[in-house]
Amino acid sequence: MTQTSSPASTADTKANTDTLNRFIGYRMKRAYMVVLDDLMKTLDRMGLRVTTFSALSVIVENPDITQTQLAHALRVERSGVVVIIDDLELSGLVTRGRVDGDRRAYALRATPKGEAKQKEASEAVSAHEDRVFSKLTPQDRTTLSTLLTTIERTGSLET
Amino acid sequence: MTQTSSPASTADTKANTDTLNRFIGYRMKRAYMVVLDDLMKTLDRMGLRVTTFSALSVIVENPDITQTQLAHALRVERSGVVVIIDDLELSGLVTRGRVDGDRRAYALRATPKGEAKQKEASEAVSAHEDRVFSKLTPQDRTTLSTLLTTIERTGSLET
DNA sequence: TATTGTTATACTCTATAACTATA
DNA sequence: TATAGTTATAGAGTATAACAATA
Repeated sequence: MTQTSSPASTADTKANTDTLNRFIGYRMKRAYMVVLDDLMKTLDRMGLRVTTFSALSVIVENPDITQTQLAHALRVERSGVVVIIDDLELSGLVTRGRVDGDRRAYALRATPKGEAKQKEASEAVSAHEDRVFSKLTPQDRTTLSTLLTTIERTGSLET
Repeated sequence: MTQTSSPASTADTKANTDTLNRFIGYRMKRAYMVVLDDLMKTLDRMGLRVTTFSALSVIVENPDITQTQLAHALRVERSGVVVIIDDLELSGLVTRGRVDGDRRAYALRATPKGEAKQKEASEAVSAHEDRVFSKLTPQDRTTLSTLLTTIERTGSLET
């Protein structure tokens, strides 16, 4: 018996996604994708990507951090950091300085231009968050932050 | 003047990420990654990936849905659906049936094996969510769901 | 002409492993 | 021996564009 069907069952109707929507993880993905999409557009306007903005921010906050330390902070492999710093260095936003007493490592530091760019980008990202979270009250945002932190911490407890 | 530095400033200390942590989007990513990591492990045990599980679930819920409709529901391109359905069809979980009156389209349907697999996987995913959200009360989960839905809807209002 | 599914292609992100130079 | 950074490579995941069959 060959499977055939009337297209009427789904052709003019939107598909149900109730099953998936019951999963909080699915809701997290959908919401995160909306935020990420707008964030990428925001950063693209200033010549940054999510990874370079994140790295630049951590470097500004932690002058002379090494690439390995940065890899830990960003939770990526060291090899991934190389590409990110290559980008930031080429853009003149970050320098690879030498570390006293260890010629293997680099001391990453933001240039004045890098600090200015980070500040500017940070303000743009704040504006972006005001946009995408505009329907959330300050109370809502605090609640959301707390819940997300709890989830992240639960994950780090795994065996 | 050559840049040098004492490694003492960061060598034995964990990097500060306060700047990034102030952004809710960053918290969303971190929490989502924790959830996604456990979800992928969970689905891998039953031979599924996130995309195939999602597609299978939508097909079970919407018998005879076409690939284009599925692409809309999953928010991916049609070309991406081809690969997903190839996988599910090869695994004997989904069939590409013919549509009456339109020989271009396929009517996707889960096989009995596919329905069983979806049910089994769905239970595994529920167990996974009970794990990763174990520190959240039922009230917390409802709150989180509502906030995430609000964010997603805000995104769809963009011009 | 428009649409469905398909293919080829490319791009991003990230991980793994092997290498070098230092420690 | 171990570590910091590097390189090459590969694997997901996804998007774009062009195509054949059909509408």
